[in-house]
Amino acid sequence: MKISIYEDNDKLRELIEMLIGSSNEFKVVGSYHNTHDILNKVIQDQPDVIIMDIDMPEHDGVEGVQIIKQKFHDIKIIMHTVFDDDDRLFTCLQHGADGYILKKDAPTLLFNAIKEVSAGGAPMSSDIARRVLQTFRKSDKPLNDYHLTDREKEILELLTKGFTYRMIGIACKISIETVRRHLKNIYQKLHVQSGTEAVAKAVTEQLLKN
Amino acid sequence: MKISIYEDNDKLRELIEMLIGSSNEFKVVGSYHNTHDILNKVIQDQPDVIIMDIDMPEHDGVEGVQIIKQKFHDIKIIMHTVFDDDDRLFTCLQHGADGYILKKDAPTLLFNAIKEVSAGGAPMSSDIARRVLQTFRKSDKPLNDYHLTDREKEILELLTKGFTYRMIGIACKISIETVRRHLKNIYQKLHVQSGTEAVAKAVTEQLLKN
DNA sequence: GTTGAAATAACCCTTTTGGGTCAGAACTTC
DNA sequence: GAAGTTCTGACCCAAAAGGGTTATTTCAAC
Repeated sequence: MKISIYEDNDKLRELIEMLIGSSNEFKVVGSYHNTHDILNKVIQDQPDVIIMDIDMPEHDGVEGVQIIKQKFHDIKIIMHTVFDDDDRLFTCLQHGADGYILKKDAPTLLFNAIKEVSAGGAPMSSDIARRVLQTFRKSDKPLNDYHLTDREKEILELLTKGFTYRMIGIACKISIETVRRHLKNIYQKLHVQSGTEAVAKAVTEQLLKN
Repeated sequence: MKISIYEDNDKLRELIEMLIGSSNEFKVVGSYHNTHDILNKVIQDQPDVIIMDIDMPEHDGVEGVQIIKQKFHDIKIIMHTVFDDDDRLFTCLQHGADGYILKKDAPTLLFNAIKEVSAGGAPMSSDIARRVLQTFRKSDKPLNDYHLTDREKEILELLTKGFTYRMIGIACKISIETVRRHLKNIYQKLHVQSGTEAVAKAVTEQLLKN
């Protein structure tokens, strides 16, 4: 299994090289201090797994992930970094990083991570995993509550589907006048003056889930 | 450290009890075959960590997570399940499950997971981790492209902010007639018949980023 | 058993919207 | 310079939307 390394700290890079080279399963085929010209380097080295630092001068790891994952989807990339920046974490994940190991973790974790990614897993430091799970949790916090009644939510939902007042009336088996009445109340509660505004608010603030 | 277990398969539950009981760090304080009346059970047992199956008759694990995490945010919950259902996976994570271990994994993984959650980590089977990371990746794929021009996107964006045609005209320094013209084109391209529909489509399909 | 909230419905009215059609100006591309 | 796209603007017209007012019914709560 061929590994290449991108890490600007020379000492650390050599350490990783040694660690990985010590195994007879892995072979280091490339080792660089930034992601400059990474595409050609990867084409030349043909690694199976890339270990990538984020913080590097000039061409950083975020760039690297982006470029490689766009062209070579099946080369696995493990981010290896100190952890101080949520934004870059999620940018990397978005662009398809396969694993995320912190530098403060034991070196054996990095070693195991290589095996895991090549087996199709997604090794993460527990700190990272927690951070990732938190993004899911966030979404169920109760944002805002405009005290819409069930009926009002129902009608607002149909409005977001592009129904006209008349269609809503038919769908709910009530007169169009009642639909208008409900929507008037809804607009008041949401502090909006039009259907489009109400829809925008409903969708972005997720007013319609339950 | 006090552990309680919810698992409908009696054999498996006993196995887990034994596994955990064999350690002198952990103590099983409760063991049940569904989540019926879980709130009182938890109040009585006062566990630090709960191991929770998802598939249980009558009162399942999804319910359990919901109820417990609502009241006792700091009791850690590890989901322990066969894996066949993305929906329930994400529902559990959303409600605050702290770890997610598959039954097919080695029992030692479950054992380690207990230590990890109590240390604030988020242990996951690699299958689960991969599934979770995939949800991030998904979001950057180019959904749909309706070939809106820059101007059209600009105007659609103002519409989603609840601007009327007139307000858009003023904001863009063009006549209201031109606004109407643009919106007619936009509606055609999006295959919608109204502003509300267009807004809903724009927001849910993220047509306005970039 | 009355108070109150929610849902239902009707009337008024003006403004806004959405569809049709037509057309000139500005700009790039070939 | 011809062709194509984009942005601009206009007119007509019917339908829809949005705001105001008033009122009945239902149903749970106190």
